Amino acid sequence: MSLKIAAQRSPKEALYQDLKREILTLRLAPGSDLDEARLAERYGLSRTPLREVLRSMAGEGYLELRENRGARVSAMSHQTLRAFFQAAPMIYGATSRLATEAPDIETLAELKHVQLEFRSAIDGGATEDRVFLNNRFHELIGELADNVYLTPSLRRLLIDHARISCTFYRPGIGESRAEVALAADQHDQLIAAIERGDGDAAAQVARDHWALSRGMIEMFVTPAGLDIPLGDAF
Amino acid sequence: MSLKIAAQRSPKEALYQDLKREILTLRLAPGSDLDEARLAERYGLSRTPLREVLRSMAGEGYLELRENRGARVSAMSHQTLRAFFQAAPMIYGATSRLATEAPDIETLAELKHVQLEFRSAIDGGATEDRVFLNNRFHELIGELADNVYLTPSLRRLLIDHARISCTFYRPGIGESRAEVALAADQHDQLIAAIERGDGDAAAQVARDHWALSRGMIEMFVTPAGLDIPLGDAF
DNA sequence: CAAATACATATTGTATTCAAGATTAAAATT
DNA sequence: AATTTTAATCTTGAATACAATATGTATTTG
Repeated sequence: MSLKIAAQRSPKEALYQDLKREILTLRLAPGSDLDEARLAERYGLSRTPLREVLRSMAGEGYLELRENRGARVSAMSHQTLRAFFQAAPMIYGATSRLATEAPDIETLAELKHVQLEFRSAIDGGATEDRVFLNNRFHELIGELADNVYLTPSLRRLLIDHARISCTFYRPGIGESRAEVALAADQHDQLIAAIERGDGDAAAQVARDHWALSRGMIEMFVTPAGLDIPLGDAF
Repeated sequence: MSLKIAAQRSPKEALYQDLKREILTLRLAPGSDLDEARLAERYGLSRTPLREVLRSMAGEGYLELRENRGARVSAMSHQTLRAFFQAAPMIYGATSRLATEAPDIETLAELKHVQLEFRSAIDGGATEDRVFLNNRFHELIGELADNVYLTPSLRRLLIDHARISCTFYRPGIGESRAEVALAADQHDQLIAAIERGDGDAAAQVARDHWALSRGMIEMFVTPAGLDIPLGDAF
């Protein structure tokens, strides 16, 4: 049973989905330029509708538009990272709590489905899929919260959270299976809290979930010093 | 000395500014339709760039775009009002606090300037100007907060806050001069808190400011019952 | 040789034109 | 008479063509 009708997506939809995925997974690097003509040809549509998609995505925070100088993927800096750390716990906590109030049944079903896919991506799947499914999971929490004033901020946070994750979820760099497994458990706890309408529990899980993620980010940003004595230059 | 160079704004800028103002002041009613052809002619530009402006404004929350059915002004319902009451105190508090951290000098100067204009609009000016300047004041607080993850939500809140205000700031319906004067004082307190980098004070003023605004909204939504005895039908 | 300017090229912004979808009104059938 | 169907009109969506702006290169000048 498929939860989503596989409607043959329009060229515009395809472009949007592809760009979104490539940005979230860092295949398109922050700050990199986009060529309208090239993209238009690649997706078989003219520049007019293409530019409309770019404008939409700029509004959502994926892209930045500069007058007479084309679109580029939203940049990330130490400045934005600081802002990210300030805003994330608040927005994540608030939306998680709100998601418990009167969750839409269908969205909740999709949330569970995505969580299943996420679990199967943990063992076996590619890093990109993991990050993307995790992103989708939290987007759905935002949909459940159903608050037009908070979702725009949540979506922006999720964009950069995915991109930050991609930098340290790379195989090799302290993959930390235990932590990923814990994150998946927290997803289940969140689903459970939503199902029994327990706002406090949802907020608590959100806090824990953030603490875990924050810890992983900090570990990557400020890794433990190497305990190796200096050798000669050559 | 003018704080802003009066650059002859492009047709697109003019369209954006005008639409924004008309939406915020309810001259364009929530839910009303926009005719591309009419607007294009009115602002002397073709439908292509016009549609790009509409897409941008949709991304910011001013408009809603429906496939094959044009743009309409964002609707407001009891649903959105509830969400508004949930999100506003949090976002206002957070952005006010952040605004004290490292405020940009020029933006702060503009904030003061807008506050002066706001005060002069209180006595004398039209209701629309008051609402619009108040909106601008809080947009600038958002700029001072300088947090890309919170501003999108703040902007969305401010859109509907302006529109809600317009419904009860109407002359006649309990204008409440005392409350407007208090609001202006709170603006000054907020500026003072920002200037001395007092985050706690800023957050406190934001809370008070919200409580005042909330009170006015509630008074309008649930007015005091009329204390008049029933008479005959005719 | 360095810097600046002018020119050529490439890319973005806008207008016009054409196509597709939606809405309304009229006509026909039950 | 009411409802459904069909056609005509209007509105939106997309493509092409054209204009304007920016970028890179080469040439000229100090």
